[in-house]
Order: sequence, then C-alpha cells, then structure tokens
Amino acid sequence: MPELPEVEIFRRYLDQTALNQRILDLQITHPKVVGGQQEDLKGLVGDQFNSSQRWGKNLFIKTLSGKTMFMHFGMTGYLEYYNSSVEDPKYARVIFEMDGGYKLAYVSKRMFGRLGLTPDVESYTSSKSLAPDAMAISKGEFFRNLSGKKKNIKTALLDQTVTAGIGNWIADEILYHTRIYPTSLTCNLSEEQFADIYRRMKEIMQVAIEVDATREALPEHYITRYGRKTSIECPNCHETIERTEVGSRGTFACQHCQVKF
DNA sequence: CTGTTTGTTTGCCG
DNA sequence: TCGGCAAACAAACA
Repeated sequence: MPELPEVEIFRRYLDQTALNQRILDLQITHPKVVGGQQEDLKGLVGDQFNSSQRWGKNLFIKTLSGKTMFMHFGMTGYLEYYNSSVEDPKYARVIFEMDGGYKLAYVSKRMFGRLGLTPDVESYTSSKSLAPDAMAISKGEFFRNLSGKKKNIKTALLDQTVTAGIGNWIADEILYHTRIYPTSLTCNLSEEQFADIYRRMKEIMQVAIEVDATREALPEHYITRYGRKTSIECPNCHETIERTEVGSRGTFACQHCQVKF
C-alpha cells in the first residue's frame, strides 16, 4: 500500500538489508515493470547499492558506480529480502541476487509500478513535475501550490505537482482531521484551513511511519484504520460513514463532522 | 459476471 | 490553460 509512509518503510528496509553488497546477478521476470532500457538495468550486475533517498512515493537508490535507480510501487508493490534458498515471492518482477546468499525482489502483483535507471534524481522528478515531498515542503510553497485552485480539495491533495506523497487514504485522513468535506473547492478555503491541512498532513505521515505504515496500528480516531469497507463508524460522532466517490476515487468522509466549503 | 482496489498517464470534451 | 472524466495498465477478491 505504497503512499509516502509505506515507501519510507521500504526505504528503511532496504537500508537495513541490501546495502553495500555486490550484485551478482539480476533477473527480470517481467520486462514490463522496467522503465527505460532493460540492458541499462542489467548493467547493475557487479555494482552495489550504496544509499537511498525518497521523494514522495518514489524511492531512489544510488550505486557505487554512480548510477541512480528509481522505484515506484504503483498500487501493490513492495520489496522483499530473503535467503536465496527460499522460493522467490509469487509476484517478484525483478530479482537482485546479492553477494552473501540473499536476494532482493521488487514485487508487484498488478504491475502498476516501475523501476529503472535515471541520470539523476532531479531529472526524474522534474520530468514528472513532482512538487517537493510532503514531509519536506515548506508552508509557503504548499500554500502557493494550492492557492487559487478551483478543483476540489481532495483531488488537489492527491495531485503530486502540489506536493508529493499523499495517496487516497492519507487524503481522506487529512480532511477528516481538519473537518473539511472532500468536495470543498480549494479556492473556498481560508489560510487558516491551509495551515491546518499542512500541519495535519505532516502529523499523519509521521504517525503512519511510526507504526511502520501498518493500518491496524494507527490510533483509534484515524478512519484509515478501519479499512475500505462500504461503510464505517465515525470515531468522533459514531454516525455511519458511507463510501462515496470524489474525483473518481473511493472516499470516506463524515457528513456530520466534516463541513463543505 | 460485476464491481471494487493504496497510482499514474493520456486523451477527450467543455 | 484548467478541470472533469473515462480509459488503460493487470490481477485479485468478494
């Protein structure tokens, strides 16, 4: 479930497992997930991962020889590091065989994600017009990117050119805590509301990372904790929250606690 | 068989 | 240029 917190957990996982080991071999079991040239990726054999960095939902891995690999996880991607004697994960699409008897697999069931080489982080993020990461963006830039937008606030928060890293669950969570109904037009919101959104965004990301991005471990007053059922109970007023659709995305928002502006 | 899914891109229409 | 919308990508699940 790769929104910003999940990808941050993947990054830390990589740092604790697959760094600083020679890449002995690289297996591409499904070429579609490779962005750019297959051959370029194959060139990582003999190289090693030295450091990682995250920007929104994207993970960048730098190698000893100076290459940069990007990973995006789509809706169902994750990393798995395991002993080579164990069977490969079912949906492993790219498998790095590491010196030391372990493998690192890029696993992606639905294959919406991509990985590949990029000249550098900057050229990748600018080609996608990615705004600064949600954990790092300044208040000023966040306000500027939102201000004057005529689209609804949920769609604006999901827009990676406003800030990078917010996904469907976190957008719902931010708006739930700020008591703003998701269909509110962005241009109808006040500076105070922008400030509230900014503060909650960082807080929710931080909390999600602290619980290892495990949904069930979120605080009880977080609606994301209750998954994507057709209806859930509002932790605040206990009324039923029905699933609706906003900007073609499944949305949970409380009609009583959240106000449309 | 139908409808749903944590994401992104593309193309169409107004 | 902006915004809304649907489709496409692919596969599992209820």
